[in-house]
Amino acid sequence: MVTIKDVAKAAQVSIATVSRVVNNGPKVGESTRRKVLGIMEQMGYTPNANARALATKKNSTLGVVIPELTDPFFASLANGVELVARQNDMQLLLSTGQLSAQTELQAIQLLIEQRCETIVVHSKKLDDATLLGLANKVPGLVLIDRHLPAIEHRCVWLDNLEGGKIAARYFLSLQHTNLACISSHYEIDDPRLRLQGFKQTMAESGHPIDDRLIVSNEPSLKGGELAAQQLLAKGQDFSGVFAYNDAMAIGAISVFEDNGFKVPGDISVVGFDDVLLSRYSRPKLTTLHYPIQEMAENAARLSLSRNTGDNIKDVKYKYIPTLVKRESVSSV
Amino acid sequence: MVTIKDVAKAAQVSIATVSRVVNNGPKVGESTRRKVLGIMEQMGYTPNANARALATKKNSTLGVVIPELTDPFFASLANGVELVARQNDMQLLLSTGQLSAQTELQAIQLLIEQRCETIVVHSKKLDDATLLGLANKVPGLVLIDRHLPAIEHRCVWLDNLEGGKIAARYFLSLQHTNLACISSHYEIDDPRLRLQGFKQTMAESGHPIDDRLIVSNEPSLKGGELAAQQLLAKGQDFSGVFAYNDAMAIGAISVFEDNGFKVPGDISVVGFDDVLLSRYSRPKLTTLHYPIQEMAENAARLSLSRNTGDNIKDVKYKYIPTLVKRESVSSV
DNA sequence: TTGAAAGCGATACCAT
DNA sequence: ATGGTATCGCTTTCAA
Repeated sequence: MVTIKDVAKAAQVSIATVSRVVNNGPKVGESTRRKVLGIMEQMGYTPNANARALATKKNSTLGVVIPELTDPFFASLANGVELVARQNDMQLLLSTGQLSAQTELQAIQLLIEQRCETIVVHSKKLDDATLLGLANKVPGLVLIDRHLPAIEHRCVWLDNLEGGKIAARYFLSLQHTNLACISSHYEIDDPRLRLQGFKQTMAESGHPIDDRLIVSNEPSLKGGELAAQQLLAKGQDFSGVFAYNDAMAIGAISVFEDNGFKVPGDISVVGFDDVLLSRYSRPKLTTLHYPIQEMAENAARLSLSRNTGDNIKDVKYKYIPTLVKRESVSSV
Repeated sequence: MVTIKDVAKAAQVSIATVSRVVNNGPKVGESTRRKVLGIMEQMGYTPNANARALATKKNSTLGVVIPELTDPFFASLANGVELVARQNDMQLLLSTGQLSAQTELQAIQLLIEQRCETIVVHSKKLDDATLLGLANKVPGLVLIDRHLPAIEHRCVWLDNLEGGKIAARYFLSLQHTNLACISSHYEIDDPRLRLQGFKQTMAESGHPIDDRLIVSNEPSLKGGELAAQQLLAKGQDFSGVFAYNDAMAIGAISVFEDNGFKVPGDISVVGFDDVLLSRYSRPKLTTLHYPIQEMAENAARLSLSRNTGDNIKDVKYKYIPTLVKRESVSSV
């Protein structure tokens, strides 16, 4: 690889001068600038980002850690961060936690080794204390989809409780009073909060959820199918179900239909997340929109601003999901 | 950040010694090793990957560039590369080309700036010459989903032509003779090859495809819907359609059904790629499996081996798609 | 406007 | 088994 030294020699100037033109530094004679630029071009010089990071103690990388890449929800999250990276001519460092606390931690540590200062993490397995410790070491670290009051101004999160309430209010507005819930294991707070909001609003309306109508399973299509089977097996009556996420909702719908129940005719279903899939399932899924990409962009910018010191306007920390009415719900 | 110097001072040894214990170097007294390790731990020392890269001229990063992150197909590709990165304790550098030649080029250039030597790229917009030039500069660069004879041993690709033939043979085996095709614009070679293979086999069987039954659109669900409408509008008769990819196939199916055609009863549909979506569409999509994740892992390992010099066994360059029979095809 | 030189944090060769 | 030190490629004072 050709280095700054090679360029300097070829251009018969000092490396300091070359450095200046590379960085559009001030005070460089127009003629020398041209000459150096020319040589750089013809020698195919590319500055070494590592050396630069070493010298400046500043890194042009933006890190993101997500549970897994193949989940479209997280892909959208990563996409938001990548967008911001590209806008700032930074390189994206991406790691997955693979649903393991240890791997998640390693992923973040690897980022720290790279001296990446701008980091957005969606942790699924790390506990609050560990996260707090990490946040303490890395001032630029920002949490997404998690709300730790101790570092509130570094968390970008969705109000899951409110999401549950919105779903409940929607069902109520359509005269549904006998509802079931499909929740999820293996998650930190989200399922609990969504369920809690839902139950709370239903209870307040005088139609509390029957505990027998709350089943939970893994948060996937398969899990949704199994949950629906559990629900059906109980022989209880219900006119609608609130599912933890779109995948489970769609899995459940397929089981309902396979068993002769029309959706939404016999059973209405509301999902959560509004992933792409929900737009192409049949019937199209009514769900709560989780603006994950926007949140991710915002989190990335927040993280960035914490390092640059730029005062960023309009930092939004808390998001509220919005109801997207499609075809999986009808009035009772 | 605490540096190797700080640790050396605190441990009252030379930085050379600290370096040795960090790298599990040979010839370090057990007692000093312990002492240094202790200090490192208590000071929270993390080696600086940038400095290390500078000194060793070796980078612990693995780069991947894909067109976009939100396409599940590319997410799987990235996932394969990420897996290999994690297995080798390397950090993944991910960039997207955003379907623009310029952005694709920038993405690769950014990787070069980082002195990333191990790169897997799926280029959608860069022409052969540019790619060849890049490959020439970066010995570790490996192309995926593209076949350039000039650098054959650095290309991991799928035989699209054969894929088209397989689809045709399958239709023929079920007595379908009157077939339509939904192809795609905006792609480099894939659509052409898939279509060519399909047409070729059909023609050889004595049932050439009617050119009026070949429509193309953008390779998305939306594009599939539009293509299906075009097809329907022609008023031609056909009992099956071979779609460029799963997204288009699923979009087409929804239009067919909305217009009263049963799939597969009235129209059979075969997709391509076997993305997750195809398993959850209704009817479940019959499609050609594109082992993209496996190919990506393989490509990443190939790239890695080109740098380490390790002789890697079983490098597979060319993959053949396999037919996955699900529910969107029936005999005529 | 330009150059010389001191780091940045680590590695690795050469001594001891 | 340890230490000293040149070096990696670049940025950034400080002088000239």
